[in-house]
Amino acid sequence: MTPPSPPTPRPAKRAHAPPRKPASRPTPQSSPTQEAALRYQEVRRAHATEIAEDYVEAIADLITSSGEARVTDLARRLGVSHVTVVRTIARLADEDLVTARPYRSIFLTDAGKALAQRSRERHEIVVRFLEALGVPGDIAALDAEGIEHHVSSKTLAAFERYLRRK
Amino acid sequence: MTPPSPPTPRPAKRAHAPPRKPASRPTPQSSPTQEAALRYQEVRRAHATEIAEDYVEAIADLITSSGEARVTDLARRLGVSHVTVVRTIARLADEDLVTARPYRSIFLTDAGKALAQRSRERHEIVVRFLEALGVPGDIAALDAEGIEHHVSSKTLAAFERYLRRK
DNA sequence: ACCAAAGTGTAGCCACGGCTACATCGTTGG
DNA sequence: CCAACGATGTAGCCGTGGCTACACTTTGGT
Repeated sequence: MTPPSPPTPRPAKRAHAPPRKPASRPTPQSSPTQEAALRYQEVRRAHATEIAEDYVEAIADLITSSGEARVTDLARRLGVSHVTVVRTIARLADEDLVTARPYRSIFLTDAGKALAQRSRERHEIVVRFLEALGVPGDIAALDAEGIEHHVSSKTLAAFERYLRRK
Repeated sequence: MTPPSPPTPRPAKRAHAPPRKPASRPTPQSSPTQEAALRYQEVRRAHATEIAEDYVEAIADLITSSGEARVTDLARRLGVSHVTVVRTIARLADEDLVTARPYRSIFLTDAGKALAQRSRERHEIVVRFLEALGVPGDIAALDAEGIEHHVSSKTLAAFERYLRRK
C-alpha cells in the first residue's frame, strides 16, 4: 500500500538535523514548543479527571434528590448505557471515590464527597459567570459543562471577582 | 469474584419501576435529567473535535513559522510520540482536513485551513479575555487550551463584548 | 557515492469510553 | 409466594489516543 511514489515536489530544503538554532531567546531553558507541549499534556491530564468529576457530581445530585444513586439513574442522567456506568463505577471504586457492591446503590467515599462538592461549586460559579456575561441560560449550562473542568483556581477566582464586582 | 454476599443493609425501599412521577413540571417534553444527558453528550462530541482543532492549529503555526509541518515537529509541539502523530494525521486526512504522503511534510486542505483559522481566532479571544479578567498570562494560556474547545459562538460573542467594553 | 543519523512508517501493546447481546438478580404485584 | 419485569452484571466488540520497539527513507556531509 501507498508505494513511495516518485520523490515529486520535494518540499524545499530541509535538513534532518538543523544546526540547533543557537537559542536566540533569553530563556534557553524551555522553548515555546516545549511550553506548548506541556500545556497540551496538562489538558489531556485534565480530561482524565473530567469523567470522575461528572460522575461524582451526578451521584451526589441523585443522592440529594432521590435518596440514592442507582446505575440506571446514572446512565439516564449521563446519557450513556448502563454498561458504561458499571465499568466506570468500578474504576472510580478503584480510585476510592465511590463504594459499590453488586446490585446495590452507589455511595461516595469522603474523597468522592469532597470532589463532588468542589465540582459542584465550580460548576455553579462558571454557570453564574457566563450568565452574568450575558450568555443565555441554556447555552451557559451547556458551555459550562465543557468549560468547568479546565478552569484553574486562579481563573475561577477571576470569575468570582467579576461576579462580586458586577 | 465478588460473591453476591448476603443481602445486607437493604438500601431502603426502592421499587424498580417507580410509578412514573406524573410529570409535575410544566414541560413534560423533556425532563431535566434528559437535558443533562444531552449536555453531556454534546460535550463528548466536542471532545472528538478537539484533537482535530489542536492539530490543524499546530500545523498552521508550523507552516507559518518554519515553512512546513513535519511529523516530528508536530510530535514535539503537541507533546506526543511521532507514532501518535502519524496515526492521527491519517485520520485527519480521511476527514479531508490535511493532505499527507509518506516521508513528506503535511499540508492543510482548504477545510483544514478554515478550521485552523477559526480555532486560532477563538484561541486568541479566549486568551485575551482571560487576561483581561486578570488571569496571569501563563495560567491564561493553559486554561485557554482546555476551555477554547467548549466555547460556543454565543459565549465567544460575550467574551468579545467584554473585551470591547473593558 | 556512501553512509550515519534523523525522520518516518509499521506492528502490536495498553487503557478508556462507547456499544449490543445475553445472563443473572431482586422486588413487587397478582 | 412466585413469576414477570426492571435493574444489574458480563462477554465481547469498536474506535481513539497513548506508547515502545523495530524497520525503512532521506539527506547532508565526508
